[in-house]
Amino acid sequence: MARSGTTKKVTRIQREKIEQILNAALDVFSIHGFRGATIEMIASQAGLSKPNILYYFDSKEAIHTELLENLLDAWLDPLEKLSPDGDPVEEICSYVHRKLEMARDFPRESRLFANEILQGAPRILEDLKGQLRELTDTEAKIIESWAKQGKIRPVNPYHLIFSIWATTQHYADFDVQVHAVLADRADGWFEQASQFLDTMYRATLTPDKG
Amino acid sequence: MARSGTTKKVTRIQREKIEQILNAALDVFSIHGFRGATIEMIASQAGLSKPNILYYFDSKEAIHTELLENLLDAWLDPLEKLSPDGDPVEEICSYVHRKLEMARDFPRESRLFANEILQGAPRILEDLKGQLRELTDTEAKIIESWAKQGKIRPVNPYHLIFSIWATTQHYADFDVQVHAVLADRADGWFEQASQFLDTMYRATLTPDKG
DNA sequence: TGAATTTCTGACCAATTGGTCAACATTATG
DNA sequence: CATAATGTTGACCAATTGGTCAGAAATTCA
Repeated sequence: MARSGTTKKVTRIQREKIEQILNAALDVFSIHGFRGATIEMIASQAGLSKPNILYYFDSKEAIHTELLENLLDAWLDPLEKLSPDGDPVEEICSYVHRKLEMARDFPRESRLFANEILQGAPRILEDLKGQLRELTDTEAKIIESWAKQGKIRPVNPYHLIFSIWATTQHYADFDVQVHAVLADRADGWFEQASQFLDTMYRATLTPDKG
Repeated sequence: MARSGTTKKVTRIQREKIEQILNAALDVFSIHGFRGATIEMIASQAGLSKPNILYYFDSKEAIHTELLENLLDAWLDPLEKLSPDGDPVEEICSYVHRKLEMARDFPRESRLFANEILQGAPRILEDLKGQLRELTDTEAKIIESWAKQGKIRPVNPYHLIFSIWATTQHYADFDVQVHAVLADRADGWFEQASQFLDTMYRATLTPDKG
């Protein structure tokens, strides 16, 4: 059959196998990147044969594309939830918390994204310059307005957002390093990180008295 | 000849070509990762033929190894310069600044490192668990002692360090994303980031009054 | 200058890899 | 239960890739 665009009945087997393949592909692509991954790796991870993979997807690229498309929406979702009406410091801290949870619960997705960006984002640069840029502009304006009202310390909103992305995704993308450094302390990393980031962003955002 | 360990006279041509090759290899590996890079890419980037590359290095792996070995020392250097006797907040802020300069001046090295970690650090895990872990422990103790003396706000020193690595390296590793989001504002990114991070870490570290 | 040494390359090899296909196996369905 | 539709695979192909090698070209040095 080969997964092309046309609307066709999707059988139970198709649903299951496609799910299996995407899951295995996420494992493989998130570690090895696009060029470093092979269809054979994905097949073996999924417990299927190589031709069987290519029965469900037209090509290696098609699998990768599918994963990236699913990814971007989920990835941007937490940012959209910044509410202009809430308490600014709480809004931002809970955004940090949501992002940290994502690093914990979806590390493969984080690494897939990191791999793509590291390679110059060849397949999603347009989305970054479109969707992501617009969304970030919107949220930056909210943050800026909070600053103007004196509700938070005046900081560059874009770099505040970058720092949140960086500090939270770090726990997924650099997981190996975090564990190597923390060694036996690594068990509680999530709570420690959560607490530290909370402290840091509260201190950063709470305006000086006077 | 083939670069093996034995001590041998190094000619002018050898010095130059090896330099050329490593430089080209840094370009290629930092973007495509180890498996994604090919000797042909490196050769073409260096303006040499493929067999010529293999005349100077035993294998693709040998080039990669050489780069990683050179990298780790340079990478850890700024951390070693935290002086227990200086003013704590200034010491940490100037560490942040040095790391941000490295992200600006050596983005390829940052990406090479990021690629390696993302892939599970197969070639440097031992160094991370040894050198890096020890060094981090040492610096963490210094930071902890500052906190105990009330010179900085008490925060988890490891996660403070992680946050510094994350926020600074982000500008090298996620460069494409930063530029996509900042668009025409991207020109001044270094000064903006420097200022933001300075504000953030001063706010985080300066102890509360009372 | 000319022999010794170093540098360089075209041609080649074997392994890997993305992808195809004919035929076989299984599952759905009239 | 027979037949059509769907699912699966071994065998295969062409392109890519890491690496070799004999010998040609350039460089060094006595």
